[in-house]
Amino acid sequence: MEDRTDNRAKILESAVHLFYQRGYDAVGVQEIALAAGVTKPTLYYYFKSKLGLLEAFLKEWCEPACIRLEEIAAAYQGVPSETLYALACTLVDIAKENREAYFLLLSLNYSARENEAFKAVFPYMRRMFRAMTGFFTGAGDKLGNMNGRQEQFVISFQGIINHYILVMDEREIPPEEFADPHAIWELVRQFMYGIYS
Amino acid sequence: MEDRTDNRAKILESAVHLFYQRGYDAVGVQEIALAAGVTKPTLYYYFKSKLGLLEAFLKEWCEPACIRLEEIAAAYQGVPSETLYALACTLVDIAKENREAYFLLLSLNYSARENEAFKAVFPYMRRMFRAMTGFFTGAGDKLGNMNGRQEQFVISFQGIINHYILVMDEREIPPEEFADPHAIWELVRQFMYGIYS
DNA sequence: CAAGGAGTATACCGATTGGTATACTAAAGA
DNA sequence: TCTTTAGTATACCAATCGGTATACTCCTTG
Repeated sequence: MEDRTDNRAKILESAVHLFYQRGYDAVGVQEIALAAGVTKPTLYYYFKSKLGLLEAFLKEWCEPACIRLEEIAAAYQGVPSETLYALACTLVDIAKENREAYFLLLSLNYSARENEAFKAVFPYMRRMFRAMTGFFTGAGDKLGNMNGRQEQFVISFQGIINHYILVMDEREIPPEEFADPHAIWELVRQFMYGIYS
Repeated sequence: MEDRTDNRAKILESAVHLFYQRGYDAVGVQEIALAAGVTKPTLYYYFKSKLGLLEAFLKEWCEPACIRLEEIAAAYQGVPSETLYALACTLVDIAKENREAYFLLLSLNYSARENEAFKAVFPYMRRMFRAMTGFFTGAGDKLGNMNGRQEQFVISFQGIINHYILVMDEREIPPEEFADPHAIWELVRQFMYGIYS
């Protein structure tokens, strides 16, 4: 019995791995089942479709990640740079804990808008965006007059962090290296104070 | 005769449009041919494979874009903020001129590493990266001691600009609006001097 | 006019796609 | 022991995939 429920996890794991490696559309369910050591109907028993497989991943992995970020943003207590640093560290931590899952998420976020995979991921990315927008709005008193520039800040901040993580991935830098606290602080510092220092 | 050579352009145009909308792997050659008003063998006559279609796009559209950026980076004459602004404006201009093509490029750049589409795009993205890295190295005297932080700057700068363009696309902001010189200057200013101002 | 090549369409290829009908096995509850 | 139920596999489906062999229609050149 225990190796049966284990099958579900193995399928999801194989799916994330293959989606990460070659892309959602480029991978067939057949291949996922094969990699998980099961047959296709078993896959369709747990996840009713290929998209259901992706949605299960989002609900079980991405959702908790969203919550972590929302909690940090909500816990803001008056030191913007610390919260920003905490947010950046958490993002990198999430990437470190399950590297493939995080890169899959980013890839999907940057993929074609009418793609069904993108549509499934978009709500989760918007949640993260809104959590941070809320933080910037709340931190307005400490960051000077932002008059509507909160969104621009979030765009930049997210852009910097995500692009950093993606470039680290491209170069196959191991997580323990790219998750270096000092490097992350440098990114945050640069974001806040500019490239002069 | 003229409508025959026109077919090639129509096929490429349709391909870019569909790849942009739904992703490289999600689109079949059949569909591209149909959208272009031709049949499959005609497509295979001009572009010998589906990947060849993508490679043609890269060579004919992405290559000139790379050259424009390289020229701007090479023309640097001592005012970093102006060159950075010029680079940002050029990127946004390129996106404005052929919006779908640029977003397709970004999507592919952020897609799975082992995907054949990503492998085709990667060299071009690296060219852009290197052009900018070169600029930051050359501008070292004006930007203070960067001791090896050039790459981090480029990562941030590219991240900000690309993420900005992608977010504008997600929100379906028309090019004439997101290409606003003042908004772009704000991004560059923020990059250089931080979010305090 | 004849020859040849560029460009296009009809019709096909084997392989794979996402997805399912059906029957089986194993375990648990009555 | 009998029944039920969750989980799994065999074997299949129509549709589509990327790609091509072949023949045709033009237009150009000799």
